Amino acid sequence: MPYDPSTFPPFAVTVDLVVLTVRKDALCSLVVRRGEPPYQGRWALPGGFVRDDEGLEVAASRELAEETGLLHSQATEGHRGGAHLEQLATYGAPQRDPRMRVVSVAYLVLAPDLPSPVAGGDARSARWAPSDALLDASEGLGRDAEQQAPLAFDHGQILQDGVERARSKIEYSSLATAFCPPEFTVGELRRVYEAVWGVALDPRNFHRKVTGTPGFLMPTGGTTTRQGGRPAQLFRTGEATVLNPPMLRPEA
Amino acid sequence: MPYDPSTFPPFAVTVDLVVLTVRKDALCSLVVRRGEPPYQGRWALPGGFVRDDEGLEVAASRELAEETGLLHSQATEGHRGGAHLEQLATYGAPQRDPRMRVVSVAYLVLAPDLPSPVAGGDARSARWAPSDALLDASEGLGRDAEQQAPLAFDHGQILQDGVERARSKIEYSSLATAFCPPEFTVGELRRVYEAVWGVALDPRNFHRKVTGTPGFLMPTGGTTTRQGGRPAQLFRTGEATVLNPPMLRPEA
DNA sequence: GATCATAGTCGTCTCCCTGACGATAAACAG
DNA sequence: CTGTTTATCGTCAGGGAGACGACTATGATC
Repeated sequence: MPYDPSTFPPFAVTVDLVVLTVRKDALCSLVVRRGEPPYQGRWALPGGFVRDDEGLEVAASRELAEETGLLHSQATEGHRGGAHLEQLATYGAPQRDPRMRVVSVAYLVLAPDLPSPVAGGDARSARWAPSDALLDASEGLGRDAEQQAPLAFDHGQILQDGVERARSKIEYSSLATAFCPPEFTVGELRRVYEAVWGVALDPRNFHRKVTGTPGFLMPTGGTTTRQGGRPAQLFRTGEATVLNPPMLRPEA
Repeated sequence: MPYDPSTFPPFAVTVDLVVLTVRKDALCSLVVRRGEPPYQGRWALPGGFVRDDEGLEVAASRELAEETGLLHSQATEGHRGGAHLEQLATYGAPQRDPRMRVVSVAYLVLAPDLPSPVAGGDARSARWAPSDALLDASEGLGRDAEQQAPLAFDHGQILQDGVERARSKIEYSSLATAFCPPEFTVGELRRVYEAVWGVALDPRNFHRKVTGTPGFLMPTGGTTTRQGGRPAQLFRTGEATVLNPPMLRPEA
């Protein structure tokens, strides 16, 4: 069967972004309000069409820059100097967009808490929203007053997959540092784990684990008291990308 | 920006399959010989176009049935009664197909060793080939005489990603049983791990681990001597899908 | 039929990691 | 100065994994 335009159906291909950050001890996702039908006025994940001369990851990176203003990823699978960006999964159910056949390649972005919350760019009305609130809305539809409307399209599912990916990936990789500023303390890193997993971790065991894993953290020599209490050592992300043995997530 | 056909470029969307099995203590992949240019005569992964009313996983399942004749997956994320099928990743570099812009959603299939090697269907010239030979060919280009030509398109990369996914996933899931017949022995399961990882495992520690993990293996009561030696107990896959703690892959 | 090779199964011992938790250190607020 | 907060060091018991020894039950070979 030759590749003749008449023998295959044309698809629109988009990228959608699950952009996660930790703000005020909560895992938050970037969402934008839709200005047009369908799902007009509802929250959705940022995203857009892939251009015809553009790779998928390049498109994701471009959309990220457009939506967040400043962020951008770097090289392959990297997160230094920007946010971490990786492909999440692809969604292509025939009726996921009522207008036409769209296949969407979702990307997962892990970003440090941005000083300027979603400033700049063509971001119409973008905001950070706690991930669990968005997911609750997409599951149990409207239980109490504070309930939000679920995300547009199948974005609730995409967000859920992205959050789950992030939760599992920080277990066995050093990716949690992507949520931290360039220099951070052990306590700040622990609060990232606690926010993403939604559990409390023992500060002493956590400290032993992360400082005892070779290549995970590199001391910078400096200290800070920005969290109050006794001054804490500052660290940078080390060379290690995988954590072996992994950080164990309490079952609960 | 409305979804107007004139505002977005049309893409062809295909599914490609990384079909893995264990044959004669080696991890093998299903490859088909290309009958047309480009890459005419070269080996490639099986795959084809997604139809315009068809979901991605449905398309993958259909292609699998067409290529292998008998296999088919079942329900969501299931592998009982057939092969395990899961989405792997999506590849969409602008020039990956010289004829046109194609985005390919790759699926990973784990199948037991089929009695009829790739019989039936429209499978022109399909065969099982050891995965490491295919990957060697795609990396170090033509070193010695036995060298094969690398896979067509970016299928070498896709295969590599699929193999790596399989290798890591049997660590923390019961997926290795997807390579086994419905009833199997602990030794057969161990040989699966050894083939996929390319390492030797201690039979005694392996036995303790798999029989000690609740829900991993269900004894059927029967025994077999098909491997020679002392009769071994037969097991079926249990309810557990995740292995916690995981099966540790020797570092080496 | 005795012997051997092959696989399977049960135990033991030690090391390391983890979870639980006590204790100390260094900042700030009153 | 005292209490509060956060960081950091130490100790101890339990569980899992690697390294192996020992025994069992088949088929193959002489």
